[in-house]
Amino acid sequence: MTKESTSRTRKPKRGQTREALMTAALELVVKKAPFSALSLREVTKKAGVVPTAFYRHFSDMSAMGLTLLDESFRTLRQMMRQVRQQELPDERMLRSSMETYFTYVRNNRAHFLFVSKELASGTPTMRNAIRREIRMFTNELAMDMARFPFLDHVNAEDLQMMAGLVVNNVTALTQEMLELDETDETGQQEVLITAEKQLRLIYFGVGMWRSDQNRS
Amino acid sequence: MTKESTSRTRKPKRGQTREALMTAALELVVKKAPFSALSLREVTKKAGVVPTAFYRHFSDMSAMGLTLLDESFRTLRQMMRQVRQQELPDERMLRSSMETYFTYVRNNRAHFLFVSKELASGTPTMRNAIRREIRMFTNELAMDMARFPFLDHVNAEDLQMMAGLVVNNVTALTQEMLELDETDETGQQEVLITAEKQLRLIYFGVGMWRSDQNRS
DNA sequence: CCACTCAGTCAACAAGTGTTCACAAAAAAG
DNA sequence: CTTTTTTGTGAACACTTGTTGACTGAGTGG
Repeated sequence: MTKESTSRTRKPKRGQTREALMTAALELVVKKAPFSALSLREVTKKAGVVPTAFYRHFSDMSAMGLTLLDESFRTLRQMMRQVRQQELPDERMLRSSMETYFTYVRNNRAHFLFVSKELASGTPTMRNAIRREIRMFTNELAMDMARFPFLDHVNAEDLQMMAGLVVNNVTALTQEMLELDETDETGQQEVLITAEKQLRLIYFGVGMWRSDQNRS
Repeated sequence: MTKESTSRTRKPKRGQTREALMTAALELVVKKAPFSALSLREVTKKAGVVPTAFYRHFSDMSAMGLTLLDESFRTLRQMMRQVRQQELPDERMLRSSMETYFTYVRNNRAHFLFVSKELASGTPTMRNAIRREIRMFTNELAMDMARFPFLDHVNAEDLQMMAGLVVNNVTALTQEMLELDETDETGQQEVLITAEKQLRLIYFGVGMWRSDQNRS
């Protein structure tokens, strides 16, 4: 009965099918269901291509998932670079860091959404890949922090712990941001503000921390 | 190709089918896929019951999802009560609070996993229900904190912000915990330790906070 | 004991699924 | 130009999916 429910894109030019398939999948993830619940035919239909064409580019849906993940990681790393090159958390850097981060999230909604959903509901392979990536971010952040003189008295393990705290919180805020409607400016502003406050609070806590008095 | 992968339970006694269906679904969520990717037939097969029997108890898979969510919320609230009745964050309460919390997570793995996955990948209805519940937790925590004299100088909005910080972080740690193998004692211990440290750090930050000097 | 409701089964359906194979057209190579 | 490779098509398969309707037996109230 449903002859044409899902908006199908018109047929992509030859040689651009791969691209079309990937963006089709991303769109479906954004507005329909987690990747694991997508069907091959659904994706090809949305891409405006016959089911069998899929196999010219991916062996499998899960293969495509991994490719999508790579693509997302590239934008994540690009973001990380951009945030890092503004030198580091001096207290008033917090706001500008958060601002560039969240505009990044805004401009790459699909990728962040994909990663965020797969982190919770993907295959074990996917989840592990993502967690590895996040751990890398945490490590980099910890190393950045280590360069700051006022953190000399904090040992490596505790730096890791602190970086983890920051990353956990930013991750959560990102998901919160992604739940908002794209047009909800004030909502996004609120998230940004709390983000900044929370990081500042952490910053205060970090300043008070003495590793030698906080052994477990 | 997959001829028979899923282990089916034997037929439940009459009148216990509903229970059987729910636990079957939970098990599948734990070890196979997000709820949205489960099929009605799959669930009934695992429950050891014929597909049509499903309709005697739920109108729909998504109806079952909501029931499952209710059930999970009950255990979540029960946990919250138990954690709250040990009076509040004095610094050394942190450890014991975290301990009771995480043993709760351990003993109700399926429910926490279900909620955690649905929070990211469920239907909008589900996600909203869960976020509302989490917001309730945050509010309660903020109210508890408000009763502490050393937080008199913190206004309501900032209390909310602090509670949010704690909840965000505990949520993330919970997911980390759920990723660990059930038998990985040392891993779980590590998570517990960082959890305690992170909360203590937040505690320090809270102590330094002055609402009137941190307007946005 | 009868009647009746509740909780389960069985057979069937239309529709959607992944995957195959042989084919066509377009692009690249010679 | 002709040949070859790459990329997309069409028809067909075996199978799973949600949902239907008529049926059956167990448990309950009169």
